[in-house]
Amino acid sequence: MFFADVIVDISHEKVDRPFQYRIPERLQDRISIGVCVWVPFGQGNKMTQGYVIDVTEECHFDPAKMKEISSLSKDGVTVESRLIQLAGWIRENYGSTMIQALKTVLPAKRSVQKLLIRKVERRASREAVIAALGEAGRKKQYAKEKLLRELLDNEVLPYEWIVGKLGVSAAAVRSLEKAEILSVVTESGYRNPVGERKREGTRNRLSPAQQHIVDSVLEDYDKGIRKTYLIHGITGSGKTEVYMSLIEQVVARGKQAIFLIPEISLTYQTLVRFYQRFGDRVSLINSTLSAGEKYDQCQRARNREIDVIIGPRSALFTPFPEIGLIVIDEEHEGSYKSENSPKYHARETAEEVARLHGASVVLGSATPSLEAYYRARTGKYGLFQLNERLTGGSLPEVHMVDLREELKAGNRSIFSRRLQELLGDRLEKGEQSMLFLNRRGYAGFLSCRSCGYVVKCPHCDVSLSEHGGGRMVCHYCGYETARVTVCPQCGSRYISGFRAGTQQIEEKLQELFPAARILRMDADTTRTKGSYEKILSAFAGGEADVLIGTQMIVKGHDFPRVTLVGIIAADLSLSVGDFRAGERTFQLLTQAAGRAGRGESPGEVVIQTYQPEHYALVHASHQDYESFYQEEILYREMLSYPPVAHMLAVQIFASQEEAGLELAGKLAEAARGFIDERESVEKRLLLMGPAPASIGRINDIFRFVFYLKYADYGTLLQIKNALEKLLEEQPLKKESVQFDFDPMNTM
DNA sequence: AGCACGCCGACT
DNA sequence: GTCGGCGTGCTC
Repeated sequence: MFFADVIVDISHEKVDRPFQYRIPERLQDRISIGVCVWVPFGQGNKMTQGYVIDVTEECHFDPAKMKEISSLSKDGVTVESRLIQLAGWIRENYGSTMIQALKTVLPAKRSVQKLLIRKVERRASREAVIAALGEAGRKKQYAKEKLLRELLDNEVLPYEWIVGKLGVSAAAVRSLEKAEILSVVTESGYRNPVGERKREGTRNRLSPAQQHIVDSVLEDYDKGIRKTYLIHGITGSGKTEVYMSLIEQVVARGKQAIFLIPEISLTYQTLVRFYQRFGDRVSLINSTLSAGEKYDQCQRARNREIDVIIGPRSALFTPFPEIGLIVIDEEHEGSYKSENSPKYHARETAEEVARLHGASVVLGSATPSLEAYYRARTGKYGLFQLNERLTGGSLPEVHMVDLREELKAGNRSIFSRRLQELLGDRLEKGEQSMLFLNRRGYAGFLSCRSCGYVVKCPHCDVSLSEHGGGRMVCHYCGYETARVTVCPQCGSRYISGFRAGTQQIEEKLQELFPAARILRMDADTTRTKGSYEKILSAFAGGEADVLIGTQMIVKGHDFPRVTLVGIIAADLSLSVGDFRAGERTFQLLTQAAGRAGRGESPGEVVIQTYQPEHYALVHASHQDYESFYQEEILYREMLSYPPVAHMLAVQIFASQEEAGLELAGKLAEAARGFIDERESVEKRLLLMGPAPASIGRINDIFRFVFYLKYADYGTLLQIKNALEKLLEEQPLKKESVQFDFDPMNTM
């Protein structure tokens, strides 16, 4: 016997939850997630349309009272059913509840009431109302009396006001409507927040390399081939023009397109180009839009009033009827992975959306993620290279500075002699500099100032993190050892954590160059709204000589007057206890280096580090992605890290430390049971942990984590499902569990 | 949302 | 007693 969870298609909060129905024998093989059905609903068993959101074998409602699905709706596959199917896929692949998955996928319904304005209009004459008022008074029908009195003065009243402030129930309104004294009318009308835009015929001529990409993808498309393509193109090679041509062609074939961008990184120029090309057929979704405006966008997409949507990862869920193309720009960006459950990745989810609609996917990046490049290299994705810079301009000159040598020479300051010298030179010439502190997450690793040795986990080959009580811990497997006080490699006492903040850099720099005008950009100085743009435009306008900042200063902004970029300590992102540390450092340094010398004069870059021989730094300094990839993928292969294998993080949250530890232990043990079953077949299914998370406690909630590594994703899914089932059997009290596939950050 | 149930005052 | 208004609660 099978049961279906159905959400009834009534837009009201009170019934916006699943109801369980029996699936009759004759429909058994035709009912699946997303299917639209007719069900008897309510006391009158009124036939109502609904969507199947889940199919199970267990009933969680009194079977005696349960009704049966009566038939399939002939509406077939609607926009909603595709989105519900997608939610089902997300639930299965990333591990969350169906409700959570639906909430992230389905457009917000709440704003329906706001946009559908209901009004009550007087239909009868004034005299008839007075007569009815007298009658209601005699019959002591106070509710009617109140409403009729209001209707005397106002011919139209808002429905919400009557039911709310006036305190007259819907039943009273309905009875007056039946008596033909008033009528309830619903007005719908949404505005267009984008405003009218004119389309301009301007079109840049494509270079042969760009044209080749467009032609190849379209040729596949017209042959009915649907796949994912990766465009590896250096900054300034004209990827956006390729995206726009492809989108235009797919739209010309009657389909819609989604253009994904990382959070807060859409440059104004790009937006203008899209408006010029697509006029009011393009729309933008971002976090500053109100719920009502977001709902508007969804309606316009559904009604084919727009063809193109630009937005962050959530724009994937735009309810377009027929998607033809999904473009993901800056594909390697971390913001494409959702931070909260379900922790879906936009790249993989885009591929599923594309599968459901029969669309193609185009990824683009100057520094592709290992995942995407690996798939391109193994033939799963189509790969295109764009190596010429259309705008001209030469690559900057990169100086690698060995901080161990600085110490030997007696320089204990944050700035190497080379950096000091170049900063002074720029100040003298009146050119601008940027100092970049690539601090990310919660470093806390230990390194030797004399020889550059970094203390690593013997099992996971990631850096150990310094903890209280004189311990060092691995955040993957939980390996723990006493904190070293003397460098195990060279015996130096200068082994310690690396702690330098942007504020400290600012102070030291001011000491060094009292006349320099310095701007600082970090979490502290950008707390107030709009300060982010303010600082950037002040710097672009030449109001300062030096800009000091973290990650946020290297993304998407063009400063033509900057001719020097200094990376204070490349080790900060290189040695965090995370297998993606090398990849992230390569990406950040390549981006940061790209900031120097955008204008006429060539730029210089100084990379300060204790490990100048590290491959990520060496290849970043030559802007050589291919060589970096070759070494990085070798490391991933050796230690079975993604993308070669898959990794499942099981995260446990608990208010009591012991309870959390116990639960983590229990789940890990259950997972180990699975491994033992399979061990004879394949020895590479590995369990790491459990260990305290890298931030062991947030808001008094203790966090634990363990990891599973295996080549086959399906097996990890099975283990996840088994753990979910285990949790269902023994419901948790105060603890909670989340799953994260191929995690982006150590938690 | 929309329907039944049940309480409460009014009327034969 | 019975009838109708109208607030309340439930819908697999």
